[in-house]
Amino acid sequence: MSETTPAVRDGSASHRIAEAVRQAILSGEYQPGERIVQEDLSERYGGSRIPVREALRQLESEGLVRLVANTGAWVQSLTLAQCSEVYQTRERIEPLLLRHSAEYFTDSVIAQMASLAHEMEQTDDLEVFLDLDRQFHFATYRAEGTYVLGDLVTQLWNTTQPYRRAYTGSVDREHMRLYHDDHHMLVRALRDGDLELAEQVVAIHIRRTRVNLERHPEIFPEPDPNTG
Amino acid sequence: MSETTPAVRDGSASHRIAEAVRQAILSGEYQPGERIVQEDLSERYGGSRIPVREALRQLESEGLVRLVANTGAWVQSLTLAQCSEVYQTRERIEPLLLRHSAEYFTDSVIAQMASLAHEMEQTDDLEVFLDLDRQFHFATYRAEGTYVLGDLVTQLWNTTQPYRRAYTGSVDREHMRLYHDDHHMLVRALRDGDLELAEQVVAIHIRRTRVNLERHPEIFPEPDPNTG
DNA sequence: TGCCGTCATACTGGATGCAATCAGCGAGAC
DNA sequence: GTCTCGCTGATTGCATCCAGTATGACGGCA
Repeated sequence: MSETTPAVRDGSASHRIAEAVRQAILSGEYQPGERIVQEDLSERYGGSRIPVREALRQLESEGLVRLVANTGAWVQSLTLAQCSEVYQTRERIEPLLLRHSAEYFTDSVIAQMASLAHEMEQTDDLEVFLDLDRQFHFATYRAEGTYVLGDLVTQLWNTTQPYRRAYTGSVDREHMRLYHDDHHMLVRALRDGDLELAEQVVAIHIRRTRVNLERHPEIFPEPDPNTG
Repeated sequence: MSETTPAVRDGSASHRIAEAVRQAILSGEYQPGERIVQEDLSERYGGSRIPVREALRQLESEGLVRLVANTGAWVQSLTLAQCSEVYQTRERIEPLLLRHSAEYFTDSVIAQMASLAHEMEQTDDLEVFLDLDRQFHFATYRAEGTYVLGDLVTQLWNTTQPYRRAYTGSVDREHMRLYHDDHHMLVRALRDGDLELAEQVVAIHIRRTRVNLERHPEIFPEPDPNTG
């Protein structure tokens, strides 16, 4: 193959494009509601429109993109109600994933969690915070060891990422204190081997965030019934 | 292309093909582990291989099909552990979906549930039983009214459908009695407006089925670590 | 006889080109 | 002045064709 074009047959151009667009959405480069044109993507990431279309279908199934037949694709945007539903789902699912990760909690893994929890207390950078927060929580999950739970939780995190970004910027100090305390309490519970408590902490943590999120309806677009 | 079918551009051949293959898998026409060749599907359902490929990607994301790059597609087959994980996930999710469906439980809807619960007690036909069982449970869910929960629960049901079929055939009378009793208890709880109890009944119902399922490892293939 | 390298075949992945469809805009009628 | 209808450009959906890869069979060699 050509060495200039990075379109090397690595087995799947559509996977590569899907990953690139996914990251672009998660990083905030593509905003919710933004139109996505197939040809733009094929130019930008190389390849024809065929792998682009397959990538878009993949992202649609992950809830990151909205496809309308014969019309186009948009970055998925959520209403407050939809975002709240995702958080309620997380509240039920993530404790289960945590439980499934039990045998994975070695001392070194727990030390790493503690380190991340501490590190994210120090930063003032929003993007760094979001990244560390995600790292922390997924450090408490052994997503690879599961069949559906890992991917499911990842998807639920991904679809709500833009709103987490918008919301985290306007969190007051008091609630941020509670947020960090939850993390420390979770680490301690895992260190003590108290899975029951750990599950509860995760659930409460997610619920707390949801309730606070619901106090910020201004970051969500008007609830357009067509944009389901 | 076929000349009899005018290949009506209904907006999406891939959707049509995906739906057809999905039903073929759910009905048991395609068995878990069975190879799927793209050209066969394009011949069978009309159209070229492009929409077939998009349909397969769709089904892969739904967990019904397993794709391997440059190699092919297979009907997804689960190990006992994976199937059990799906049931554990359902156990946490479906009570939530039930709760979200609360305002939908009118008298007529509940009467319909009761009718289905009664009807499925009468049949001896496996396929009819499976169909009624699904109808009953989804009658207790207002899946369309949700953003993720409805699709998620549908997917979890779909991926485990072949094993539900294989397992239900070998259920003893005593357990079947408990299974029906769960249904009636659920209807009663909903009629009484006792959502708390209804959630518990659903969770116990799913757990009971999972535990019984785990007593039938013979319906699952050998746990091949490659077939993740 | 058993194992390894080579080759043929079948299938998947991707590129290009064309037809169908939708959104936007302007002209005409009321 | 406003609403409706038809047209045009832009974009998607699909079919055909080509390149690349995995699988299985065959033959040579230890």
